[in-house]
Amino acid sequence: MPVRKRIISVLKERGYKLTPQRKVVLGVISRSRSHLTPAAVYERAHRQYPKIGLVTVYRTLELLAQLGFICEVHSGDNNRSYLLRRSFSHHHHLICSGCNKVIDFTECDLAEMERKIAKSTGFRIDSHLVEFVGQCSECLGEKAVKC
Amino acid sequence: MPVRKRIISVLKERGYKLTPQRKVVLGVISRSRSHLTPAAVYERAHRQYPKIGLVTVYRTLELLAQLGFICEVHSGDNNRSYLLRRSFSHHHHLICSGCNKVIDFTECDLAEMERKIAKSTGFRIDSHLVEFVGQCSECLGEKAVKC
DNA sequence: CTGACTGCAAATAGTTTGCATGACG
DNA sequence: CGTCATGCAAACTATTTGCAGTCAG
Repeated sequence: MPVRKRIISVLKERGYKLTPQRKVVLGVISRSRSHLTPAAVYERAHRQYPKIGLVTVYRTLELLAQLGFICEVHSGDNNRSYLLRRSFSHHHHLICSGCNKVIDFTECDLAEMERKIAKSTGFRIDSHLVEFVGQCSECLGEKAVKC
Repeated sequence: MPVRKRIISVLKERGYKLTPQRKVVLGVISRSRSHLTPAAVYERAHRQYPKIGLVTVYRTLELLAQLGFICEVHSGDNNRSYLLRRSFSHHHHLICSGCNKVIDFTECDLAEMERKIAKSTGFRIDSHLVEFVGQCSECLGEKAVKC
């Protein structure tokens, strides 16, 4: 089942109303391959459905995040931004500093490192976050042109 | 040489003026074991030196961050906050979700993982960020009392 | 002395809240 | 139909900027 349909059915199940606004926001988020700020989501949603307000975008993003369908991306600059969770399992992000594309990956060899650190600090470690930042193959290719 | 002295001497070297405001902010940051928001830095600095303004705190933090003496901590909630860099080498953070304490660690076994991901995605990976979140030993101990 | 630094106030940006109206189920 | 959701405007919070006065070197 495609992610978008899946989310819609869960919303129904839980008794949330399927308003056109929610559908539009969902469409925007699921169509984008990269993370979007609330303002960017609003801009795109508004193009498709001019009646929508920025506030509704905020509220819808909050709802989707709460339900775990989208997640916040830490992108250094102090802007909130959200990304659809395509895989519903544990995953991390690979971010291209050229075009801002974000790719998920699930591969993760941190268990050993986690154990060592827990041992030496006395922490109980509950979760971790890994982000790699670099340049995607397209941006590497374009470099000669851009600079 | 203690970190604080070291920073002061670098500031001098580079021709920055050593105003009391800068010294106070530096003192606050270097005394704190956890990350502080600009507002928190201001509050403490202001207690010590009431003449200081919030704007100056922002500007000083910006300067210190630019020079690499402090770094921003990603703490999920959308607040900027800064932490003194005690080790000047590559490092990551271990964050306690109970008391917000942040501990640096330098141990980092990501080379292999990085290589795999670069290979499968075609990215050139330039940097990475690792954060572990958990409970420190003190917070684990207090749990029974708190909850 | 003098340019870098500061503090104030005001501007800006991003986000949240209160409330009357509208529309999904 | 009733209730949840929306849109507007206004409130709020965090941060930045302009500018005149101040002070470290």
